[in-house]
Amino acid sequence: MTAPAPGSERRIALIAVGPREYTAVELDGEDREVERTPLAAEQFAGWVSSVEAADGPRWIIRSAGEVYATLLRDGVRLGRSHDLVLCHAILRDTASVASPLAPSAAWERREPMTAAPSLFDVFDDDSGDDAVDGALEQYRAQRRVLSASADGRLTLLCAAESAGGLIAEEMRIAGLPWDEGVHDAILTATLGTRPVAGGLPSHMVELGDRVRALLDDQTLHLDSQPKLLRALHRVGVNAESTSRWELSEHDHPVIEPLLAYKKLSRLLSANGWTWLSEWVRDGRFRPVYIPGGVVTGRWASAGGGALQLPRSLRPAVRADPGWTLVVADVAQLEPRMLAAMSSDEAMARAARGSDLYAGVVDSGAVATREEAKYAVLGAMYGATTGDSGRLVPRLRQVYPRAMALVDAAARTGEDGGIVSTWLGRSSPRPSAEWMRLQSEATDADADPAVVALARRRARDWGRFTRNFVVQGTAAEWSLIWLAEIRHRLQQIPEVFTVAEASGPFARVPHLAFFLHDEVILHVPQEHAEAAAAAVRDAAAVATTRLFGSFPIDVPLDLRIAESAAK
DNA sequence: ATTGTGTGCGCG
DNA sequence: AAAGCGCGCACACAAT
Repeated sequence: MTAPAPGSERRIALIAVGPREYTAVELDGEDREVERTPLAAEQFAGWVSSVEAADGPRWIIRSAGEVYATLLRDGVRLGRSHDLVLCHAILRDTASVASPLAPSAAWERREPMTAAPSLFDVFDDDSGDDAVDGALEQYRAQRRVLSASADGRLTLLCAAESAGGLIAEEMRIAGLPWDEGVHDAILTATLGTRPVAGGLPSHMVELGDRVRALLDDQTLHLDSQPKLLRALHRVGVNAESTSRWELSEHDHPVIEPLLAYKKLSRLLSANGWTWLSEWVRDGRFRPVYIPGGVVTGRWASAGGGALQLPRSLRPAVRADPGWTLVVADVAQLEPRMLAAMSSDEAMARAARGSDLYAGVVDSGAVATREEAKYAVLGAMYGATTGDSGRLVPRLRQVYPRAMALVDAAARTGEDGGIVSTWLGRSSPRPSAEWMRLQSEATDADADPAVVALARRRARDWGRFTRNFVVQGTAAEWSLIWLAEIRHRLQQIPEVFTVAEASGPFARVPHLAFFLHDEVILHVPQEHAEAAAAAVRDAAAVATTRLFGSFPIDVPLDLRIAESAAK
């Protein structure tokens, strides 16, 4: 990000050619090879570090997971990169340019490594000069696609995505500061006394006994959905499922303790003591982030359920002594993106200030904030029935441009077409199965059931493409926000207090957590205000990068606190 | 014994 | 049992 003018920045490919053995290739302005430097394991980190300090080049890498984790363990941080795997995923088959990148299996993302890599896992295809030549060839192909797209949006997207690749590795190394004592106290207060060997915590035992007594079955296994359902039917609760939503509709004394039991059961199995011992080490939760892991460009995660941490555990996120957290999130990011993408000035006016839903009420479209929320979500998700679906047409009156954008995206999807985000990430093609069903349904003598099914599937896909453009653009805003935060944090000097942690982030403010539209920074107390300013400035820059001078507010809810609890 | 599928629920 | 998008994970149970 904040790249020098194209051509003026130094670019060096850093390619693995063996176990911890690399080749660096310097390129000139026309992507021609200038110099090839073999780097053995013992000189690798030192060489990269000195070049980084001297020039801050853009490092062309296969993927951050491949080279950056190693460097970080040696204390070396990179400024800028071009991540070939992440950019390949964006540029292959993209509908945003006339001649997209040819897909290549060699540049697909590899499964996240769950076990330690063996020699053969990492270097199974190419090694030595073949690997280097292959990488250079892929890079040049990607550059050709980028230079053919005149407006620079894809270039911005690739730069941001690559920065995301670096950030994901950094956050994993740094970790989220996690107070095991606080977590344990929450578990004990909620679930009851921790069982000594096997068994359930005390509150769950009590609730379970109550439920079994009320269902008149002392041996009922509450975790078995079919058995529980049969037991409920026996006492006259004729539910079709055991979901919370449906159970709460029924009136029976068993419902209250059963729902309470389910709530506790969820906490125990998802984030109980087992999770704590498995995922928190030395006061840090270290999830595996997968940038671009969702089709829309959102990040995914693997292991630890990083993106599903229950709000109730947020008090366990606590800064080290002498440090603090900067916690920031955006309210209603997606509808704000929609207003800007569609240049809908009426919707942008409603988005002025911190509560877009209040603005929608003020516009007269709906009567209450609750209705505004359902209407806006329904518009972006494609609701057609229920409270939400009923309210959507009112938005169409007040915000015709915004609605036209999502409606068009839905229509394109229903027709089997491809839609793109603001910066040009394309939606996937519908499956061959989907296409076959659609063409089958157009036959003159098509079975009415097939026609109905095809219609339903078409609408399903239309809702996906409708949401894709908005969710994907929101992901782009967040990615630029992240990259700009990181860039600004790098300007803040390190501290020389004794740190709790070790590693490359022990003395510097750093990103510690990211969740779609929310960040948590872990910073030395003396730099809290500077870090908060970095977060705010970065948000403003992200908005301008995407939408220029179009007047759209993207306000942050930001606080500096010892704990991430609300 | 492992692998796949359905259910339910946490997050945005 | 959600209506209305995108995920990951645990558990039970069926299939292999």
